[in-house]
Amino acid sequence: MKFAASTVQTLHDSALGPILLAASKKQLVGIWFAGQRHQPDTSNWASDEHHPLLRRVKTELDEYFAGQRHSFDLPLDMECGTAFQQTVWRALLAIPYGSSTSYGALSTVIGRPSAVRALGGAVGRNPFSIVVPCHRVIGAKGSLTGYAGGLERKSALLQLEGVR
Amino acid sequence: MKFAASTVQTLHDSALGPILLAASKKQLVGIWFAGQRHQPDTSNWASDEHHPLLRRVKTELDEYFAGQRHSFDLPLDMECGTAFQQTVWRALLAIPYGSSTSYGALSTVIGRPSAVRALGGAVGRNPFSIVVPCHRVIGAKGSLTGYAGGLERKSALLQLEGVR
DNA sequence: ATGGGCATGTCCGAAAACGGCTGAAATAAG
DNA sequence: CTTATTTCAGCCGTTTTCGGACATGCCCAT
Repeated sequence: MKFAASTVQTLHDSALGPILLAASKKQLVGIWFAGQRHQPDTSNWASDEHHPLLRRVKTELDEYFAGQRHSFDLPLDMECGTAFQQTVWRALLAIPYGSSTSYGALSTVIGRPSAVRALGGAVGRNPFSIVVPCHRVIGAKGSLTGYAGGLERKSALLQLEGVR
Repeated sequence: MKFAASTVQTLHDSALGPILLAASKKQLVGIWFAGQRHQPDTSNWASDEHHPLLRRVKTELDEYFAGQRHSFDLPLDMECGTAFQQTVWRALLAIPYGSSTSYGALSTVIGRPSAVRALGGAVGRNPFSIVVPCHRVIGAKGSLTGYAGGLERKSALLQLEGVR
């Protein structure tokens, strides 16, 4: 997972712990829970808590956690992903707030019904936690299966959204 | 060999055939003979024959081929290379016009006498043909050994510079 | 003279391993 | 005889690993 050189970052305190936000000039580059899997290499990133876009993300996340926001409208830079991954991530954006779907169903949606497992991998590498709702994808039999940020957080997010 | 996204290119006709010139905002990114080995992936490069720096390079190359220029003073972006490669390329810049050296001698200069063969690989991947004079490196016994742009060109360049 | 062995960083292709899965089949309970 | 659990083989994009191949030159043994 490669990112452009000039990327700025900042930390945000959420109800589910610290969250790392990163952006380039005009686009959001990623949102990661502290300590989650598949973290980016931040060694060359400068910090900038005043970046307009990042401040906006903070606000929207706060609203989301307060249950007052059901959708985001942020410029997402998905360049770090492969073509397949981008297809998957975009498909995730279509899953409505408060609902859930399965890996199998999603793989059918993107027209690769047999690439279920590969899709699982792509979902797991979604760089935009919460905003690209990978937490709304669960196992065919209703199990949580997995979450890069930990199953507790996945469970909490679904509960926040009122998913049974 | 990776290059920044926003790179512009242009072609230049030289005495040894077409040459591809590429630059970013303020720095030269590379100079390659058409059809040489280790060519860059230009699929995402825009063409801009009016780029100030590229025009300057054209002029200096013409002067060089006319035998009227013995040194270049261009801003070179070597970021595409590894640390080792950059060390080698910088060492190449110290070889005077009209002279030659051997791979073994050069490897001693950079303090890695035993990495002769690795150095050969690095020399071969020099992205700045002519300007970074990799053509001045020949075998210990005087043989031409190799050149990404073809031995004819290497021979021609040395002859132009008056190397016996 | 000639030939073989070795040191060294990087790239490239091939092959294998690895998953945020599933559905069917084999067992285990009740 | 149902209804849970467990097991297992395929699924396939990505990542990791591994083996060669190189723009050489020195040292030794033939």
